[in-house]
Amino acid sequence: MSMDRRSGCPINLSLEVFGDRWSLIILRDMIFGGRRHFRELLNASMEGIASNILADRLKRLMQLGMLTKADDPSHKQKAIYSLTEMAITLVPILAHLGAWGRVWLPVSAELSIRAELLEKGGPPMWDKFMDELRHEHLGMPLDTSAGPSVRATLQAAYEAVVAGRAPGASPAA
Amino acid sequence: MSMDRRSGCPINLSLEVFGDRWSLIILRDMIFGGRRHFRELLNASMEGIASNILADRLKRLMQLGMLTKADDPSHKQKAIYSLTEMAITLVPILAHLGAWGRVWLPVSAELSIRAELLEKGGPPMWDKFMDELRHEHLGMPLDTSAGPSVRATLQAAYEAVVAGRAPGASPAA
DNA sequence: GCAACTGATTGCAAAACGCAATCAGTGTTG
DNA sequence: CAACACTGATTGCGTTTTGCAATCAGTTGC
Repeated sequence: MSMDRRSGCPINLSLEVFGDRWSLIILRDMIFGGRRHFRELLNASMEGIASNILADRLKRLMQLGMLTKADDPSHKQKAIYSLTEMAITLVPILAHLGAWGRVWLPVSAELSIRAELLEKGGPPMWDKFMDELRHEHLGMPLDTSAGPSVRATLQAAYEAVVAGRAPGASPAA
Repeated sequence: MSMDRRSGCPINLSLEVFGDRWSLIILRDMIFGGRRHFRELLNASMEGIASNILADRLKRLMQLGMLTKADDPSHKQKAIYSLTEMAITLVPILAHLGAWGRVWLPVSAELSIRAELLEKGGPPMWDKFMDELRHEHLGMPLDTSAGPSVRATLQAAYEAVVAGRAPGASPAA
């Protein structure tokens, strides 16, 4: 977890940033799940992260420049975590990772529908998603606001699979 | 390091395969460095992996189906490790990872030239590289053998940067 | 005041890691 | 045949990281 700087190899340095069991899970929940608060990340974590690990990783990701923290006006002790551009540009990597996992690993249907759609959408969909994230987390203007958001599309597909059958089809047997 | 199967999420499952500090480094050295033997991986490891960790990871990657082991005819105790198709298809992910690291992390010029070329080459170059790896590791025929191998191209560029200046330029100050 | 909730922190056991030493079997040399 | 280096590991041991439960002080609503 320390900043070894074992070598200047890009792959090695990338691994030193999120080459652990939790950092990328947290970023995944923020990116695809839209989670911004400590409790959201803690309780909604499908894999069950411990609070001390979450606190440590959030601190570390902030030091690395992947996240920023801001006060929530509604609650003086509440903090809102935001993705930086550095983290937002991980979207293509996450898309590839999801696509690879979907092919080679025993993924569940409900949880892989998002990866499937993201893979089919390709770079145009990733770009649209990154623009939406820049809007949410960095306050950038959302110029090409065509149709529903990528996250909403992915979420709807996920819920369709959970509820019944294939996305788009009627939820009947 | 265990096979938790924390969740069926593709990203989580991918992380459980190579979400540690060494697995992807080993695969990187095999893919880009062409290393096939235990000692090659041990001694040429830029980051200095320990022998017990290397032995453990090789065993684990074999169990996961990323590597296979075969006897080396030249030495009864020597083993040759081969990438499986599952590992070869990591090339696009490694390319993206290298590209991301090159933008956001303090990479060294020598070690990032490969990532730069691989990024510029894009999917066509990745496909060619994967075909070459399938030839080396799986014995598949190499149909489109046009020009020097991708690994040789990357290696030449690396050595050009180490020797002097930019790749393609004369190695003079 | 009191309970629920906020983002953490602490203590402790278990697991993983890093390093050096070591292993048995193999090939090479003299 | 003896000495030696090399093969892919394994073992012991101390350090670090992780997982889990309990706990913390400050904030909010009642």
